[in-house]
Amino acid sequence: MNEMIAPFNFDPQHDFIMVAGPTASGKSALAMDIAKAVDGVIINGDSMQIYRDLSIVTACPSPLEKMAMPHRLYNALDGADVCSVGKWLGLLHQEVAAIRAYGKVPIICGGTALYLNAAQHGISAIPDIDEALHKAVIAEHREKGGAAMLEELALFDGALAARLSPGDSQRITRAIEVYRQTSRPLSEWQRDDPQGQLSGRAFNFTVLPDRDELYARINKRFAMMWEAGALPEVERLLARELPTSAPVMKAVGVPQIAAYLAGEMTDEEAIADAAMQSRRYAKRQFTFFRNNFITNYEFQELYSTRDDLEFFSKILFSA
RNA sequence: GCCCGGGUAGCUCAGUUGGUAGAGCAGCGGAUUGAAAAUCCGCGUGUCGGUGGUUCGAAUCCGCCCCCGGGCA
Repeated sequence: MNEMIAPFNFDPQHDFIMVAGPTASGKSALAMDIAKAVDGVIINGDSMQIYRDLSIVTACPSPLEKMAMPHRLYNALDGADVCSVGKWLGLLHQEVAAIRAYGKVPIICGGTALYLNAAQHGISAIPDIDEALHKAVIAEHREKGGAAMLEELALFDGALAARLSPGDSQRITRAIEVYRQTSRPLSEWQRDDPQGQLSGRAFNFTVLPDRDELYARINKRFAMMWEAGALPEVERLLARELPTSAPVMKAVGVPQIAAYLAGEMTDEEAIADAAMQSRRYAKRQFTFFRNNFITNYEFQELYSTRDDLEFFSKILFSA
């Protein structure tokens, strides 16, 4: 039961396609099929697949797939880097410009809803926060605690403070550092018109399969990753001794394999825990894509490759 | 066949002297504006194995039956 939301007349010169869905739903295969059908180039819209250090654990497209079809922004940043929506959006614009210059269609594929929504709707034009300030605020939070920091936030941004919980360390520190650097409350910044959205219209595919089937696939997948060399991959990453604050260190599978290597978990426990974290991640993705993402065409089952170029033309050029 | 032990939430288990049940894990719902695979907020989801009885009232006491362990034959 796939639903078509509204007729659309896709303009390959100006519009773009996004493919969204929870981890393991088959969206990479879907993106490849679409790319074939519309002469597209796939761009990564996933906050973890962007790092060079991980491919197996993050389920990046295989070298073979990359060879068959152009893929951009996969394994593009060093693990020591801290990606962010803003940074990704900047990279995205470069890629899209290049792809369009070649007369091809950009297809953004990923599970990071925040990124995809920024591509479509833009984001507040807040200046980059100074690294030292950022670290100082985090240290301050650690020392004073969430409740005290939230009280401080309330002094200059009551609207935002009212919405946040004392436990929400990330949003509280973000709000405080933005105010300290710009002298303007974050909630005010967020009331500005968002900037940086891609030009043209987005046609969004989502893959939201049956939960049990998705979970079954997730449960199998990490064991397969283990077989495929997840262990040495993560070992190499750990050997770099990056700060624990590096986002890449939080990819599902990294903490589990680290615990296994440290002798704190058996391989079975590590695999089970990684699968569980993946399921929880998938659940959050369901919530996001269901409630806060515009969908033009939804697949309600695990996607598997279909050899039918016509199919996508019908969907994209239905008007 | 007999003797023990056990059947309570998806799983592991609590449950006082009878007052229709609660923890952990799992799971579910939600939020999400630059770390988002992050960070939070909320929610017990139950024929207490079945049946008959005692009782104002049974997960709890009694009878019978069923199932799962273990032991004896």
